[in-house]
Amino acid sequence: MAESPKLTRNQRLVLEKLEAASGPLSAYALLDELREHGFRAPLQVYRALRVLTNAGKAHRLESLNAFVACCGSHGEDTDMVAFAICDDCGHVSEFADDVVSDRLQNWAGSRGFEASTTAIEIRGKCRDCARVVN
Amino acid sequence: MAESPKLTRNQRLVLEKLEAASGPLSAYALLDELREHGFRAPLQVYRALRVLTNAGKAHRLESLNAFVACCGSHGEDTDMVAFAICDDCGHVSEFADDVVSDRLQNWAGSRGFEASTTAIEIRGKCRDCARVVN
DNA sequence: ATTTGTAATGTTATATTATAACACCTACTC
DNA sequence: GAGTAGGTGTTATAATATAACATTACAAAT
Repeated sequence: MAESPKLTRNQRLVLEKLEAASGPLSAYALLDELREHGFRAPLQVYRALRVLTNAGKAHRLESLNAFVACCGSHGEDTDMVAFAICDDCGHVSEFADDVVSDRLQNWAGSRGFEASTTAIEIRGKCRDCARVVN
Repeated sequence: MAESPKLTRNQRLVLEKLEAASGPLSAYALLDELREHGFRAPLQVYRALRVLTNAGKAHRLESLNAFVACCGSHGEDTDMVAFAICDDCGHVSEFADDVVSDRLQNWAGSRGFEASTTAIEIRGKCRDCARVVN
């Protein structure tokens, strides 16, 4: 079990919004949602997000410039997580894969590269949206 | 051999700058470099970049909001490419790995997810920078 | 050779995402 | 209590990206 140094008010509010959301939220979308709780500036959101992402409680989707709560359905120590992002409906699936993880670690290691974080993001259409003709 | 429908002037200029660069360039850095060639607005760069990235001649680094020329040292048809990005010196290594690629395709396929593009970006320190004490 | 379709261009304006800098506060340690 | 490490609130600004519109270039088809 990892320590969970309790969150400050701002961090907790941001995390709650992310958890309640059905998809990724941008920092500014979060800001708008949190105005009623006294948030007034982007930095309040960005600072909370920095803490949350460092703690692994939230993830940043680099290709979207948006954030999601961690789904938690993978090992606690897994810190290489992949995402499948539907370009139509915005739905995001989070998953971890040791083979992929090992393979990338390996490639990096063999070159003396010290990895700190890794982003893996698959863009496309989820099953439901792929069915639709458009 | 894939067709290579020749590039327009703007596209060629942008690609040349990317190829000449020692590291990733932002769209605005490209714009500044290309002002002497008549570029005046961000869109001129972004449009050229869209064509180049779609053609696989350049890549967008999502976690950096920047662009690099394709190194070309992987198979022509490989469209799942990974990057190791040094946070200290900015150096970027590009590589392709079929195991990783297959594994991700597989995960997606098993869920009916139709992948269109995938970003894999490892952030950290390259061998040279990892040696330094700081 | 003209028509037609597709994509690229140039331009202005604006939207979106992210950080710098500073003053103050809070909680904890020594 | 002094020191310190991180969090907060605020204003201002930087950096990244796209919308909308009029025009132009070019290749394929007739």
